[in-house]
Amino acid sequence: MSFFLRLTSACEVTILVTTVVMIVKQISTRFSMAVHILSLITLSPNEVTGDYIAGSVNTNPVVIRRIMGMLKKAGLVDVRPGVGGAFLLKEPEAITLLDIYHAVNVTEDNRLFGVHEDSNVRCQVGRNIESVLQSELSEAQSAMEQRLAQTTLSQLIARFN
Amino acid sequence: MSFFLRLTSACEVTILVTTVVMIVKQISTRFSMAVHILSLITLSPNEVTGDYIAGSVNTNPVVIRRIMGMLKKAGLVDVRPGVGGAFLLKEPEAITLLDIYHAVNVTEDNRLFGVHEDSNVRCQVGRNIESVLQSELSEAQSAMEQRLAQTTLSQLIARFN
DNA sequence: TGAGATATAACCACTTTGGTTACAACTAAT
DNA sequence: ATTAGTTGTAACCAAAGTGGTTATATCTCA
Repeated sequence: MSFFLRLTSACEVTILVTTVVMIVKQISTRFSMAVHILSLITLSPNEVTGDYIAGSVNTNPVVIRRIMGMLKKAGLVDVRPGVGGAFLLKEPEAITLLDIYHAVNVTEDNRLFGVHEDSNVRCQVGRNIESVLQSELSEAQSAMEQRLAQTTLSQLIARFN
Repeated sequence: MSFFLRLTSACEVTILVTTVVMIVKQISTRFSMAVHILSLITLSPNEVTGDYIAGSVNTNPVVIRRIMGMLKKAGLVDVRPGVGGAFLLKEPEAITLLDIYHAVNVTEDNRLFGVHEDSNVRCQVGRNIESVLQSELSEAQSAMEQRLAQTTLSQLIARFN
């Protein structure tokens, strides 16, 4: 992408670049890994390191650190660089699956369903489909998220054998 | 991204560059396009061709044909090769958004959430996380799908202006 | 200062997606 | 029968996300 600007006087330029990408066959396993990570932190008597967590999740430590960074940014955990170890910033009774879902999915637009745009407005369907369908799909998304919000980290852990 | 600035005379220039990049991961627009296609077929007095639909959706006809093939395989429509035109195989009152959602196969193995596998079984969390989380996520997926099942094609169309 | 940990950049192979071109097969009208 | 218009696919493409990997810088405590 390139811009050619010729300025003849003092001015102020605002460039807004919006990129929207839509790809999801399945919601990323980052979510389930994040739940795994938080479960470990909750259950361990000592603070756990990224390498230890990687051993339990069975993946590369960098993958764990990437997710830990998101959980940290979301205010769910604090991680100590250098000495190592992480701890919860909220009680496991106060952390829901929805909190974790939001932490790792980084959906600024917070929309599960992609809806095609630029339909032909000269057609009745094209004029209406986007808004009508979007409101309907938002309801479906809400139903899913409300179900996630009903389960807390502590409730999940309580079901472990 | 690159900027090329050519100044024709000495002048003071203030440039404010605001870059907003939104990356949104969403369920494929195949789903919304499929709803668009079925709406057109329902509303049109004559049978509509793929090219006509492509004009309303504002995309390439092959994209439409691909989705029509999925709807055909799901038993929702019949398409006449050669002469062209498609018609519903079920009444629009009997087609729900969930039917269309399933027809276009937007999720893998009918599971919305991906869950990491091969966790370390020697760890309590690793032993339990997959089954416990999977059952919880199935509930959330179900909540979403049940909401989609509540809306029929005819109800959606009734909201068009 | 050294050991061990986190943070991050860079790169990789793989996959889905939406779009596109090309071409074969089909149907009805002429 | 020929022809025009349509559907059905195959093949290819660029863009983007994902999970993994290596390498390096930074941080903390003993």
